[in-house]
Amino acid sequence: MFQLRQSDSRNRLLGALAPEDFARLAPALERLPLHLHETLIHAHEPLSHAYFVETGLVSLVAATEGGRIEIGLIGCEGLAGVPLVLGTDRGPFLGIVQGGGEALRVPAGALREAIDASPALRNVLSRYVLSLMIQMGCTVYANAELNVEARLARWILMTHDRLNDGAMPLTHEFMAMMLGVRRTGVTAALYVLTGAGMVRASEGRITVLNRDKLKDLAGDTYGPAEAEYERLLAEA
Amino acid sequence: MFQLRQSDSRNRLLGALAPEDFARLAPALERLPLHLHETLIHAHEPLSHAYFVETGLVSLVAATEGGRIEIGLIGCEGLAGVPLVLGTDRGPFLGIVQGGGEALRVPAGALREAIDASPALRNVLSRYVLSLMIQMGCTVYANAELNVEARLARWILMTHDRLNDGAMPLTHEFMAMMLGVRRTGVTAALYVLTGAGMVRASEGRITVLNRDKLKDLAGDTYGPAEAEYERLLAEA
DNA sequence: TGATAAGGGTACGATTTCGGACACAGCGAT
DNA sequence: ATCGCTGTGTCCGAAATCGTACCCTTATCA
Repeated sequence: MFQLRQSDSRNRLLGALAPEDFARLAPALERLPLHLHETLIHAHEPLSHAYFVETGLVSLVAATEGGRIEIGLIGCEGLAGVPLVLGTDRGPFLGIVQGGGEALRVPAGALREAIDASPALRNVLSRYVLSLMIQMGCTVYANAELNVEARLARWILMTHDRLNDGAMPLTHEFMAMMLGVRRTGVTAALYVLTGAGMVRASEGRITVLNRDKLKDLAGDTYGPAEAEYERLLAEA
Repeated sequence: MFQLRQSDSRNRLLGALAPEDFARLAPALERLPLHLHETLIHAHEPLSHAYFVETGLVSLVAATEGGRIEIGLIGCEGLAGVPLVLGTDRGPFLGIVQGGGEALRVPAGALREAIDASPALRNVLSRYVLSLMIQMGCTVYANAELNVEARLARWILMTHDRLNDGAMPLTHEFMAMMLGVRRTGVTAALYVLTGAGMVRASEGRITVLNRDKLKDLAGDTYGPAEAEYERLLAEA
């Protein structure tokens, strides 16, 4: 069994850590695959691990009898298991794998010890939490004020950031659930985005063609969370 | 100049602190009035203080050219200035006083030192941040799935928790802005809530008559954040 | 006392989104 | 070849919400 090196990780948070902080976590990190539609984080159950996402996508989801809505999106820039950073071991939301990939997981106890031991590590993770809060705040705004097209544009941008992949495997059905709209609403909105040259859509795949136009459509709901995240990395 | 005692504060977070943690903050705490419509926290500007709310209401607001939407509500249970808890001095949202009252403010530097010095204090404030995140997550859900009536019911419940006052001074215009709907939409929704015996509304005042019915209407969007908060206090 | 502003009630057509149904194409399995 | 599933496109009436305008009441204050 060998020690994971910092350069072996594609997670941007782990990459931003001071070498000594990475070394603190490294012995406890374990690489594991993220399977599509796997529920990584269960509501109201103790979290055994936090997950530094390497590749793929994890959705933070609020679930009720009435339906499921995505409230947060986590990719290689982030960490699933925020309650562990904030001093408790459970939360009311789900973490569901929406795009297959890999993660490095760390046991709850080891993460807690490392956070308590290192102010710098605490700072990086806390500020990631802040960027996630900002993302959620922008989603609140988007859900209240934006039409389906603009919300979809924002969501595609956010997903694109996290997959930086040409053709993203996204079905209308899936996007409809994430945004809390009808599937046919997504079909219609996507038709508009396609016609405007923003994306290309075919057989369960979305290809981003023009990020600037998508940003124009999403307005101020895309940007603040990303800016805060970059500021975090720049200062870390 | 005398030292503030823990029993002098009506803020529930301050009340939940261990005496030594309160003592750590007390010398830096300064009582000040919250004036209606005052902007306590400005977007993208360094926060000089964090505010433990004693009485009154502070709204966390996302503002764009397109409008303003409330993304979080803070009262005597909480703290305005969350970025300071998370290791930075600014954020993209506004904090606006929506109900006059008082707060105990603490300078950013003093708060940071106290947090770094005390894991227990850190824990209380971090978990408050989590409850605020949960509140925001529920708001995302509510804005995506609930109609105006249910959203209004939820918002009245949350406000009532924080003012525990019979007659809350809330205009239709104001509630409309907070929820991101038309004023007449609030008028109509309020008419329904009144007809169902949930509230009484008159001349800029809302009186809660039946919390259970309001909870039924709000569904699962009211409760999770409050439960997490109570769990925090119980364990602190 | 009268003017003015703020809060609230009502109405109307326009627009968005909903909820559901149906059709069709591609694809894998039997 | 055929069945059945998934993903997609299209259509319809119904409902919610929007945007706007107008009017009334009440409170405040000169």
